[in-house]
Amino acid sequence: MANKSYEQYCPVALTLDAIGDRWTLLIVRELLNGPQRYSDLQTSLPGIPPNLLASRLRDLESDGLVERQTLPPPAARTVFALTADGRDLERVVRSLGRWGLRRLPPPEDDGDVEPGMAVRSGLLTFAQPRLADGGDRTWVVIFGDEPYTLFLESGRVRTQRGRVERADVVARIRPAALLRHRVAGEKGARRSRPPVTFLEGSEEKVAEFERVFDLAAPAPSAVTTPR
Amino acid sequence: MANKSYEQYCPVALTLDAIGDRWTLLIVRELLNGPQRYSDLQTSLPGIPPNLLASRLRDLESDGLVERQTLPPPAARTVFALTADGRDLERVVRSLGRWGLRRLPPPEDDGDVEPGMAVRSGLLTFAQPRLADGGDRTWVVIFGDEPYTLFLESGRVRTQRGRVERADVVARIRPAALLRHRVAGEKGARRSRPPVTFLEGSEEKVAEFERVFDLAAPAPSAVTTPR
DNA sequence: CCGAATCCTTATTGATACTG
DNA sequence: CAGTATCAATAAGGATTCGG
Repeated sequence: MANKSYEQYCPVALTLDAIGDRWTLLIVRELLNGPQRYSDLQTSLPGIPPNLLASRLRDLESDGLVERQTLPPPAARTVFALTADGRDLERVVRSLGRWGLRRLPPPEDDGDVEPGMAVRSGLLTFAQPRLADGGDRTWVVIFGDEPYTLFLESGRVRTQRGRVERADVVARIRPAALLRHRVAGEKGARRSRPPVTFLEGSEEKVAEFERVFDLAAPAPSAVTTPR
Repeated sequence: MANKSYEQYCPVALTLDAIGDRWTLLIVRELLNGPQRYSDLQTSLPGIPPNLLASRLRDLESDGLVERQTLPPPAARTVFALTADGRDLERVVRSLGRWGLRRLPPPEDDGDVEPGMAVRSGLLTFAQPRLADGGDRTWVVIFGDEPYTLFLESGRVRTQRGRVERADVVARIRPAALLRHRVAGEKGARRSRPPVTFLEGSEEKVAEFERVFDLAAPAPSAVTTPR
């Protein structure tokens, strides 16, 4: 019930009716990392007024993009999670991220780069699941000291905070260095070899990971990013 | 100078800083069809207050997404055109369109469907240039009585209002029927054979056109849309 | 502490009228 | 035609408070 509809028979306008309000897409962006509590959202969206956050969540809920889940009694708390329709906005968020990446100034240091942002903008944005050898995969990446698990399942990559026991690859990545690589490397030559240290994983699995996330060392000649 | 920045070091937030204001992305959507005059924009964006349109165009211009071009003296008028950066927003607009398409109610009749919308949502959204046989192509599609030309150039599809003399294919498409096909056919079975009549073009060129724009007749078994 | 609701101020939008 | 100017209606921002 926030903004008025554009009242146009057009899918773009319709989408903007749903998620075009200020802050809304950033809330979706956060929820793409998995269900979050109200206060999680408040901290990852610095500056959002609490009434707006509540209002946006209500709008998203009544629009079928977010659902409110109450965790079991012991620690009964509410989390907000995307519905299937909401998760489908991932493409939208990614395309926004990809466009913005080339305008983003390179980060100074790791303090500038939230781990969630590093996963999305440094890895997911560039993921090409088709370049995997086939079958499902589980990868763990550790940003600073925050681990994320990436699942390749039926051709799509999904992330989750935290790490699982067994993974095909475990890698440590320095967030700022990764972002610098992406910002600078969006088009044209790569300056530096990407800042990834592999802690676990066979040689083939590591190579596959580098392929899927476009992290391979710079080729001697000009590289055209396939699309 | 419209909305305040989110002040987040994140490419998504940065993009929304640039194009997150109300009406802005709809202006970009229109300009993706080619340069437009102020009054063209007013008519294709019913309801936009003139001061907002002027203000948004100024913002877009100062952000390097739009440039103001003055046509040669005879009929000296100003048109607004996307810069290269602005055109790169096409992916964003497409992803929004694709998401919204499944929420869009099927059109009643051709009067509901603007030709520009039909080109974007009915054709461009589904374009897979890689399925062409290679080389450049020129296709003319006529919606109702409004012709559009689609150019396949170096792997990308570009549109232009009006038609050119020589084309590889000339097709007449009924806008509402096309949209009904897309809305219903987004996932799962196609109901009807797409409403395209070919006026010119060799058999191979027609087949290629159908392939590139995912307009082939429904397959007997379940169709999985490749991606 | 979590998940908001309330209150108030400021900024943006929308509608309409008007001008070079 | 291509915008500006004006002004009322809304939405956002920020601080504080409140109930579980």
